[in-house]
Amino acid sequence: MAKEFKRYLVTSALPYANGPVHIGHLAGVYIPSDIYVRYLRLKGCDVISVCGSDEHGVPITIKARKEGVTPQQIVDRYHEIIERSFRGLGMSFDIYSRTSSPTHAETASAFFRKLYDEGKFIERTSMQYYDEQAQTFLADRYIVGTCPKCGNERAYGDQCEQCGSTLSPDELVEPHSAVSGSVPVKRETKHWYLPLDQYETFLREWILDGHKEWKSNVYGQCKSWLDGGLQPRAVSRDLDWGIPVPVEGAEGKVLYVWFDAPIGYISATKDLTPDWEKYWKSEDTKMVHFIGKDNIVFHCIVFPSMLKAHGGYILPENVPANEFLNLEGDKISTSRNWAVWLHEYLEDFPGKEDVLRYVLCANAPETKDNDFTWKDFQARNNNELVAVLGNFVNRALVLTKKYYDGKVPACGELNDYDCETIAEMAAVKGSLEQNIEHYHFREALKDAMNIARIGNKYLADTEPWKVVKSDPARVETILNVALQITANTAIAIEPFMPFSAEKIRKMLALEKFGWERLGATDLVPAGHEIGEPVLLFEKIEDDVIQRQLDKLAATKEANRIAEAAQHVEPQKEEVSFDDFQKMDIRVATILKAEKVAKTKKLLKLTVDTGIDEREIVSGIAEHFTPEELVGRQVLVLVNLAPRELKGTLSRGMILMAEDASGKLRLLAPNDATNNGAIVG
RNA sequence: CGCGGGAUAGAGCAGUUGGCAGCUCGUCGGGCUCAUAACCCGGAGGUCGGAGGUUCGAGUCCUCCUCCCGCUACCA
Repeated sequence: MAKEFKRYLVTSALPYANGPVHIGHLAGVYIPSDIYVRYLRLKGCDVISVCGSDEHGVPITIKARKEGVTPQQIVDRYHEIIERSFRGLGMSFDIYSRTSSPTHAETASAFFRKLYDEGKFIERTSMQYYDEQAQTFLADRYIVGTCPKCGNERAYGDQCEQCGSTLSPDELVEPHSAVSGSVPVKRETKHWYLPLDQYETFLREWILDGHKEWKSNVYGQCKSWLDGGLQPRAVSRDLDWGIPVPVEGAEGKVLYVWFDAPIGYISATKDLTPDWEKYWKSEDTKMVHFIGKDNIVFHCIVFPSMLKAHGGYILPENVPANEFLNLEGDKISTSRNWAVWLHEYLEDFPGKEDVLRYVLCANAPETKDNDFTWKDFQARNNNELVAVLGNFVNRALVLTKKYYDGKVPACGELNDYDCETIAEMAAVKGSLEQNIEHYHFREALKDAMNIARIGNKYLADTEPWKVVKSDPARVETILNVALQITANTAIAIEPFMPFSAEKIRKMLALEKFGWERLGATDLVPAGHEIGEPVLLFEKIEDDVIQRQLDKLAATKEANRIAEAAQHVEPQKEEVSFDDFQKMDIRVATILKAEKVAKTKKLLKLTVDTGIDEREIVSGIAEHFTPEELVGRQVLVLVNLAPRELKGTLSRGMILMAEDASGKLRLLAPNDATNNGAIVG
C-alpha cells in the first residue's frame, strides 16, 4: 500500500460559475487543498495544483435568460470574481483555468470521441419534456405543476417539497415550464450513456479492496452506490450551452456538464505545462481530489470510470471529501444569499486573509457538518491568533529589541529545560506531517499553533525580564532560543497562514526556509539584525462583528420580503353560497401537540372543537414547534372526510394562511371565543 | 421509503487494534508584569444521543430507536 510517489497532482473541485465563492466552498475544499499543496511545495516535492471555473450546465443558461444576457457574460463575470478573490486569499493554484477555454473544448471533445469510437457508450432514445417557447428541453426540476398527492401547486417535476413525495414530471397535474411558463410537450431525443454497470468489478476492487484508508464518509458512500448496483449514466444533454457532442447528427446536443467538468482538470493541466502527461499518465504520480461531500459519487465512481474507459490515465489515490459548513445555524445557500462571500470578506477585512484561513481550517467540517458563526470567528482571532501566536512573536521580538537593540544574542550553554523545550518543539514536526498527510488539517493546525504555545510557556518559565537583572548572559541564551522558536513558528504556519509566515520572516529579516528545517535551532544566526516588530494580528472589536451580523439579518429580511412579494395566486373559480355552507368551520383549541415519529412535516394534534376532542394530523412541523401550539385557538374544518396518516385517523383540517415564501400562519379569532363557535 | 455520514464538558472538536474520557476556547481561582488587559499554573464542569446485548471490562463491537446532514434544483 505504501507506494512511493515521485510527484503530486492536486485538483480542487471546479467552482460553478453562476455565483461567487463563499466560506462553505473554502472550508470544504479550497483551504484544505491549499494547505496540502503549500506543505508539499515547502517539502520540495514536485507538485501541481489545478483548478478552474466550471462554466457549463443548465443553471447558467437559466440565470442568463433571467438577466437577459448571454451565458458567456454570466460566466465571464463570475470567473473573474472567483479568480480574483481566490488570489486575494492566497490560493496558490498553479493554474486557474475555465471550461469555456479552447483547450478544454478540444480535450473534452477528443475524450468523448475516443470513447465513442471505441464503442464505450450506449445510445438510448427517450421521451422528454420540451419547452417550445424557450426552445429547450427541460430537466425534471424545471417543470412545475400541482402535486397529485397533496395539491401543492408549486411542486417540481422530481419532488414535491410540501409533502416530500418523489414525483416524475408525468404525475404532475397541469405541468408547465419553470423557464417560460408555457405548457411543455414531449419530444423524442437520443442520448449517449456511459454504462457504469460495466465498471462495477473494477470499482469494487479499486475502492472497496484497495482504498480502505479513504475517509469513512467517502468509503461508505462508494460502498453504498456499488452495493446498490450502478446504472448507465447519460453523458449528453439537449442544450445550446456547452461542448457540442462531436458526433454526426448530434446537433443541439452538448456534453453533460458532469462529463465535461472533471475533464477540466486535465485541460487545466495541459494549459499549465506541455509536460501534462507526466502528471496524468505516470503510475508514480499521486493524484488527490479535494471536493465536498456532494461530489463524492462523481469523483469516486463516474470520473474514474471515464478514465478507465479511456485508458492510459491514472486514478486518484485519495478523495478527501469534507462535509458542509453552515452559517449561523442555517444552511449556506447561494440563491438565498445566505453566505459569507469571499470577495466581500476581502473588502470588509483587508489584511485579514489569514484570519479567515485560520478560522475555516480550525473549524473545517472534516467529519461532520459544522457551523460558522461570527462570534466564533471573533473569539478565535482574539483568543488564539492574537493571544497565543501574535503575542508570542511580539514578546520574543520586543525583548530582543529592548535588550539587544535588535541584534540576535549568542546562544550560550543550554540547560536541561532549554533542551526539553527544544525537543518538544522538534517533536511537533512528526505529528504535523502525519496529520497533513492524512488530511487531518484541523489537528495539523493545532500542532502548528502548539509551537507558539511552547514559546509562550518557555518565556513564562524562564522569565528573562527578571533574570536580566541577575544573570544577563543567561538571558542571551533564553532569547536566542525564543527567536529560534519564532522562526520555527513561521515554517510551521506557512501552509496554513502564508501571509503571517511572510510577516514573521520580514520581522526576523530572514529568507524562507524549507520544511526540513522545522525543528532546527540555528535558523536565526547570532549577531543577525532583526527588523521592526509589527503586530501579526489585531483584536477584532464587537462593532465589526455586529456589522456582519446586521448584514446577515438584512439578508434574511430582504429574502422574506422578496419572496412574499413574488406573486399572489389568482382568484379561484366562483362557488355558490350553498357550496360554502357545506363547509363546517369551527373555532377550536389545541390541547396537545406532538411530532409524528419518522416524519419531517407531520404533527399530531389533539383539539377541542366544542363538538368533541379529536385528533388531527397536520403537515406543519417545519413551521411550528409542538410547544408553541398547545393552548392556541385555531379554525378547523371539521367535516372534512377523515384520512389516515401514519397510523392516525386525522379528522379535520387546521386552517392556515400560507404566504408566498411558503411560511404558514395560524388563523384564530381576534378575541377568545368558545370552542365550537361556527365560522361563516 | 432506502442508503451513507454524524451525535463525546457551556461552545468547537480528538479519541488509532475494546483497558483510568482528552484537546482548544469559555468559565472560576491563583501567579506573572516582557507582551496586543496579552502570557503561565491550577480547579470546576461529561449517566460519551436513547434502549438493550456481547465482554472481566464498551465512547469504541452487535441489535433496535431518536434527531441533524447528504444522496435530490441552486450548492462544497
